[in-house]
Amino acid sequence: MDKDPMDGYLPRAVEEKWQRIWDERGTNRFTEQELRDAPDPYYNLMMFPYPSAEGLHVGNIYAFTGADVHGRYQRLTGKDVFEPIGFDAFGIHSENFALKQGVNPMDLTPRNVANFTRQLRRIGGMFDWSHTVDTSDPAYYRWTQWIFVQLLGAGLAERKEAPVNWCPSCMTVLANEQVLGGLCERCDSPVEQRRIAQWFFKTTQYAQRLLDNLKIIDWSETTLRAQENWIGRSGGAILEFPVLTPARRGDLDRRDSPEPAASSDADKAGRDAGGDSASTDTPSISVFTTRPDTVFGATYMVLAPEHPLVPAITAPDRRSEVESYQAQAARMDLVTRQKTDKTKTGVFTGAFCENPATGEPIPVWIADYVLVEYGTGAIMAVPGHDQRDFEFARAFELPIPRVVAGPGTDAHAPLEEAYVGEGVLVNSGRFDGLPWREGARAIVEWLEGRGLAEPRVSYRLHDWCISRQRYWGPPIPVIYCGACGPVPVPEEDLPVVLPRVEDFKPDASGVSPLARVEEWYRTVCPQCGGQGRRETDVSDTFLDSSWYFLRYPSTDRNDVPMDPEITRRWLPVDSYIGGEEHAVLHLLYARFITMALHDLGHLDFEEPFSKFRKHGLIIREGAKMSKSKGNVIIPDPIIEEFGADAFRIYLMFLGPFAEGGDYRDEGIQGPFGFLHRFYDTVVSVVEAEDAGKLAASASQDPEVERKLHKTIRQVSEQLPKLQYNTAVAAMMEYLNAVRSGGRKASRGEVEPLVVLVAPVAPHLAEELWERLGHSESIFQGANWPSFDPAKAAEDTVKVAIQVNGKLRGTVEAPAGAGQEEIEVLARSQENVSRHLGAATVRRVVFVPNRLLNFVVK
RNA sequence: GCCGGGGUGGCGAAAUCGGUAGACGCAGGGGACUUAAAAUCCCCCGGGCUUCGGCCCUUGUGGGUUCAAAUCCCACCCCCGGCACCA
Repeated sequence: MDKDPMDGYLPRAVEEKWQRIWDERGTNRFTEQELRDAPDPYYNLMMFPYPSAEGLHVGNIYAFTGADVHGRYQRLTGKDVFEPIGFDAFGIHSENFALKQGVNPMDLTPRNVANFTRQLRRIGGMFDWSHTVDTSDPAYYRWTQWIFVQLLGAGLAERKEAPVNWCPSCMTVLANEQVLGGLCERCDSPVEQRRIAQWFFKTTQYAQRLLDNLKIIDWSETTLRAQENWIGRSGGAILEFPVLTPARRGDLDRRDSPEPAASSDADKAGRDAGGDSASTDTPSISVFTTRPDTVFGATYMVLAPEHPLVPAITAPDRRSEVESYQAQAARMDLVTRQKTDKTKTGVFTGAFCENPATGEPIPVWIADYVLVEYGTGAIMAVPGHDQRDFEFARAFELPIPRVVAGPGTDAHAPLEEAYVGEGVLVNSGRFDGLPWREGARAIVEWLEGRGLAEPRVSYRLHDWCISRQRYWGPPIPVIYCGACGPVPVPEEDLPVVLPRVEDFKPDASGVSPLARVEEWYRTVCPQCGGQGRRETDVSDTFLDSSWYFLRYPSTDRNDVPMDPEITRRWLPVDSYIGGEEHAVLHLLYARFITMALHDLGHLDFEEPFSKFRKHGLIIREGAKMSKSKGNVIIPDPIIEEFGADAFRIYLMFLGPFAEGGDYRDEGIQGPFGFLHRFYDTVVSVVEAEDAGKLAASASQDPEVERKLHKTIRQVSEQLPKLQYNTAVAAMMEYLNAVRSGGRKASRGEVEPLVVLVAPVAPHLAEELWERLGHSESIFQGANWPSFDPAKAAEDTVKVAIQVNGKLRGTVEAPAGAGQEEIEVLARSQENVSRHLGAATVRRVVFVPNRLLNFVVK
């Protein structure tokens, strides 16, 4: 330590200094009044982290840095940038970790939040620490519960018994979005189906709007596609197939009896069928199909094993077989059930339906390849034109007629596999000869006239199951009363505070740990004052995060969830940057909640994020970072050694931000060296000025000046498009030009670069800005430099000379030189004239300022 | 199977309104400065051939269009992401 510390760039000292100054001056803070008055608001949002015990990982830092660079750039152009951060602290993740460590999450969470806060400050994010949220704070989840109450009041929340996804390891139900390929998205256990009464939000009511609005929001294309796939709209029709077998009257009667479990089944079947067919005297089976044109080819029907009509229509001699098949299906976990390559299984129920088109009786089967939760849970099987039905028909020797003939085939062409292509209808009575699409329309119209069909759009989107049989979440604010039923907790009684419970371990019973805390759940009915019992399930973590961005600007208000005036000024969010892994989870739920709150009059916009950009994934050694692979990067030692600024630049430089990139430990040397050289360059400018060696206007260098203007242009274009890697490259290139051959830089050459670098290396930029004599923060004004297109323009250009498309030389010429001039210069080059030789030039292609191509012989 | 995105030096990547492929950086090699190291600076760095002037090959594979293709078209292979017995 015999060196003068001011001799060189010491990232740690610089960074600590500026983080302290930002804090003291409140550089990144808004007061409530400033939020109300900001003239040019820009809401820069990033996905808030869940505060794990391991601390911030590189993926978080990558995402936050990319978003922060964007925010800082916007700020340097003069916008009032609000950049909040918070903690998604509730949820099974934290709870599981707490269980493993034998710590109460109420103790663990504050520790993790404190550690995250320290790390987030250290990476130099422009966060407004006076507007954070913590979803596990009663002051926050009071309003999460308020949202539930609003939705319940609006009929958008309902409690129903339905087949739900049960994770046997997490011991809770999961939303559909949390099941990936039949596995729990959190722990990878195979998910089972259970029937439990749960609270649902009616996302399906918004399916079409959620889909339509995708056209008007500026989001990453891949994210839009993911949502579109997830909503999964398909157009078709509901067709009715009357049941022929005078099936057991007794069974039908039993179905009609008011047994609560069964009534919710009938409810679903009735709703999906568009009529209450299950309880009429002549029941019919409703099916959804996207191919009503093939109805003449429907030779059998299949119900899902769980379909509510199964017991009613099953013939007595088939009952034991049917029931054992149902039991077998019920036992199967989702992974096994969803395998598509296994051979088709199923059993005949003994019942028959009438094909409404042909009038023929067709058998009714049950099979697990039909899913209860989609469409009506029943299908008409058209083996000739659906591959699954074809396989099933082959396995059980059912007839496979052709009803669509493609080009080059006719009505009698045998089918070796299902024909799913286009064609004209055949073997379809009076519809023969119609092209399939017209046929579909005509057939639906015809059946509709007889009350047997109805056009219908179906979505694969489900209602959102928000109940969780766990501890670490906001209690669902409902009280059950023997007399009044489920009653929402009155708004003035919110929050329903989660009690501290030492034994918070979940169990397989399907009820929450809170159900063991009698003194907590025993209460009085807010309506009649009688005895009541609290709902003991908590809500899904994704509900916490579905509205946090609405809360940030209003955290100064504890009497309302959102201050209307502030919300109007700041929302919708101007820029949201986050990971693709939330494309259909968080982002869909946030859209739904925003839309619902809009409809209830709480918001005047219905899409929360005007612009969303996904960022890529950081990989290392060709693989996703994970503890099991042992290739995770611990950020703290890197920041220790190289500084946050170098780390930030490196992360932004290693690949296109939207795509991610491969992290290499040595890679940071490049940006680190760049910052060192930049620091030295600026410091020596200041020293030279102080020593009076350099006049203010010294070292006019047209080459460097041109490069400067080109660099400003490029960086200004690329930063807003998140093309950080190439913007950083341009800055490096410019610094190389400034320093090339050991030349001395001048203030005018480096001062603009200090601003260009500021979004990626904010601490160093502040330091250099101060050394250049500025007393205010560089982020305090619209300091972004402008460029002069005239000064950025080259006055000489290199023109490529080709002969027959092959490069044979280059010539240097004034910009805009004409073809003749270039041609003369080109011919004078030995290598060019040699290749031209004696051949006749048949054509000359000239692209001004770029290329001249002689086409010979 | 359907819908997206991608495949370029030893490595991360640039360049896609068709116009000098490989900017910028890492790693590597050589040199300057230094007692030494670090930092800094200069040079080389896709492959092959070379008479040192250059020449040939090269953007997953095979065709095509064009004066000219990483870029456009057709066919195929591989990788990543989304959806998927969704009727």
